[in-house]
Amino acid sequence: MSTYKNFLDKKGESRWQKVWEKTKAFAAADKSAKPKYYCLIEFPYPSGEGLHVGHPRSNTALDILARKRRMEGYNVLYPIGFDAFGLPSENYAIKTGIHPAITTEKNIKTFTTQLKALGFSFDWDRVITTTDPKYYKWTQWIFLKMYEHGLAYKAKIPINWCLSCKIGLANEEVVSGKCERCGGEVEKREKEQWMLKITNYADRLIEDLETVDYLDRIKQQQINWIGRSEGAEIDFVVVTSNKRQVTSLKVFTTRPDTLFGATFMVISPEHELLRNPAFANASAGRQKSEIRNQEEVEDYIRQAKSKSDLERTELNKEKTGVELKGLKAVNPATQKEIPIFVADYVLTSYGTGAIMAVPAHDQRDWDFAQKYGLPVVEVIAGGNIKEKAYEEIAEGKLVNSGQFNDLPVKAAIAEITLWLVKQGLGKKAVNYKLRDWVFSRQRYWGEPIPMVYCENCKKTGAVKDPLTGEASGWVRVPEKNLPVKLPDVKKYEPTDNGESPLSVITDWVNTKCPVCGGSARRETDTMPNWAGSNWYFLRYVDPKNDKALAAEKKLAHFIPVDWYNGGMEHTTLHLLYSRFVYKFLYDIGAVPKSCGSEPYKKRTSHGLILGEGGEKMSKSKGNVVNPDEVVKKFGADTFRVYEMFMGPFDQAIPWDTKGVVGVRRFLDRVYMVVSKIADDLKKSEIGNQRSEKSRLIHRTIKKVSEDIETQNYNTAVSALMIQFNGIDSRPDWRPRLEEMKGEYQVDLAALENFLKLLAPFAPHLVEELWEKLGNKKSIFKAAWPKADENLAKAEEFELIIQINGKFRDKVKVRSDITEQQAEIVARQSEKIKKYLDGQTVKNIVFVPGKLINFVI
RNA sequence: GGGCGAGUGGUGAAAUGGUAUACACGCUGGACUUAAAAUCCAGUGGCUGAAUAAGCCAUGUGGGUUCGAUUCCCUCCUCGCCCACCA
Repeated sequence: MSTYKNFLDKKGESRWQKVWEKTKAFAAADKSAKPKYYCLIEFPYPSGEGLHVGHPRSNTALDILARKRRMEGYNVLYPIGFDAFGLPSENYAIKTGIHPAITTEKNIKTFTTQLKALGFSFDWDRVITTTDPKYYKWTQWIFLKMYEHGLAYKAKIPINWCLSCKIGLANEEVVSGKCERCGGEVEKREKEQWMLKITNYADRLIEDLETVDYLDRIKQQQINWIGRSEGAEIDFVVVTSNKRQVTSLKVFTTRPDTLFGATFMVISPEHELLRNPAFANASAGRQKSEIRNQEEVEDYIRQAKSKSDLERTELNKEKTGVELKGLKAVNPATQKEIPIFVADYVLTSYGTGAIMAVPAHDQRDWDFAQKYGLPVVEVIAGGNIKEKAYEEIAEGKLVNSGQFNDLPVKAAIAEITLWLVKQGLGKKAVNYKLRDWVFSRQRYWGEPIPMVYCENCKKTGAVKDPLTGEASGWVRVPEKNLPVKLPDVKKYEPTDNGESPLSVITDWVNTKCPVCGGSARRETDTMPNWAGSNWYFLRYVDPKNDKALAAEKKLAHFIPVDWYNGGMEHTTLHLLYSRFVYKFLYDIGAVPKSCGSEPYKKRTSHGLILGEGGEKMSKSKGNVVNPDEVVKKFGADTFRVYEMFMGPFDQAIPWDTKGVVGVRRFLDRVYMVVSKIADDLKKSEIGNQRSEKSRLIHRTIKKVSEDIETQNYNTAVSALMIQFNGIDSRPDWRPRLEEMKGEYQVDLAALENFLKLLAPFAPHLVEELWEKLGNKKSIFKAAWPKADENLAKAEEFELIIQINGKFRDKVKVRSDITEQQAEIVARQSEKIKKYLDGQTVKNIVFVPGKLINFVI
């Protein structure tokens, strides 16, 4: 007899993979009378380590969905590609001198082989790679469009600079404030960088979450990340010691009600006031600064700069700062002069980089005031400000606040804001934690930013910045000249001054200005690795188009994505960025309006697969499970089913090689029993019974169908096991294996339905058995079974009899039993008689189909 | 400090107001075998008990709502993830 092991040994799985590939079994049609369904998983980064066991968890889940949808009659698009720009290939190139394109190509081959060996039903004709110039042509095109619409601009932004490697580091390369490669010190250096104005879309990115079906925690995380808060922007006049007004400071506050309690101000070390040559900066040509302790201040700024992010947060208990002597701010409410400090507990990246400090009602300001002996003025009654700041907002009334005394906090916020607006001292304002997106990298292995700098055009004013309308030297590379291809370089390290390695390729950098024809220089920064993944799901619908990022008709057919599954770690970056970019493309009409303003209808997340000990898998811990070995040892189907069975899909879960065995045993049994039935059918040795007597199968159909939709894959597999093994090892639709020696009967309808339900989980095995049963067409051309609700409901059930809510007995009764009948039946039970003897029944609770409860 | 989530057998876990521990691993015993592996069969939360009699106790802790709570509400404890001097 042929066993499952024989099937695997004879390369049965790869035989089916070849059949699917040859017949293009899973190709999506560009046009179809069928309704479309777009399943999407995050395309992998083709790392040198090969596929991780985490990838198949997401891939299998949506593969199951894709296969089910096809059987339900949808035109399914389930594509795959590679997000191939990235640091590991580049670092490998720095180490070995091997071009990242070569490494990438090799890795993609490995990934492709591995993915195919798992039998995912991807449409392999639509594979895309972000490093392909035909692809990144359109990534560059999107950048040009953003620039054209005033969404891209250059700004001075600090980058992480490793002092010993002399290169700029990506945030992910800075580990606990040190350089990841050499362990050396990292400091901040300012550099001009391309920025994208994602903040323009902040409100829409929050509001439109109401129109999509994302897991709640995903929505919540995005909302928190965007961090919208409402408050007021207030101007504080800054004066010198001889009362001359030199400038003013803008602050953002969510608590304008505490304005009368503002007893000092704090600005961040990066604040522009400190660079203002008009009065603050002694080194910029002026002999005398208005700040009398200029040197002390500059020392402090230098120190703050050299502090790593870690130090800045680690030391957050002890606040430091320096007063700007010679300058004072005027509290617009009290007209009192208050001191100004520079301190690094104020962040330059939030609000205006300056705060009005209200020590009585903000703990951080309170701490600072204690340390520097600053006055603490209570303006909201109810706390004990000698002990700590009183931050409560719900109760408490204003004091020491002039005309606003006795107002409750909430009313005071509105009243004081109104007063500020009337006086011309401030306005209502909204602030976001979300920052504009730094889109430049001084790296080789990324999409070149398609811009050219022309000094001449800036002088003549021939080119204007679309955002500011001012004359600019930045000229867009014309669309017809795209893509701007990455040139070959000899060295892949960033240069000593932090520029990209592209900057030393002079014959590439020096070019002609597309506007005036004069000499100009190319932008040498490249895009971050998010750039290609922003819009890749659009390219899948039309991967070979060279006229547009995708044809309108095809976009209209497939977009939006119906179900997108990916890692929780991408919730705030990739997911938010790609929603932003999609909205932009939608706004400019690159995506038809009929697609809607959100790219993903539904977003779910899978949990991490951990090592056997429950720790994150990593090479250094030596607990990495290699998927190839699992496939080799147990087969792809076992691997797939195990990953679905191991636990709740959205939870992190440790790998357990022992657990794989259980799944393998189950599939072994399925193979053995069904192929025996198939053989005996051919020999006509069994009674073919299509009575559909089995009620269990209808319950299983219902359960498995629902569980796939709700991602309870673990209980779906368990339902399949129960269906096959039967309750008490006596399935009602087939004999046990030892009873199959002679003549026996099988409910073939139940068997076929069982195979259809198992097919998305274990496609190779089921195709084989389906063929053995005499079917000529793939099981994935068959229709997904429907549960008969009446049959799914049992004719009889076990009525639970409770006394005071405690289980005491059960008895088999008809499903349509009434309360009166149930009571009679229950009272006949010997056990129940014992409990009810001599007791008064106060109440009877009857739940149809479930139980009867006597309250005594 | 903020946000989100979790705590159930030896283990992964199931049950979302109604028999707590489905399914699977592991373990124990049995069948088959010269033997082992594999496979098959049976058992398997704890306690009392000879018992497959009967009963009690058990879903992190303490309380509440309910005829009935793993499930809903409150207190506390522990763990995980994300964010974090966000004005």
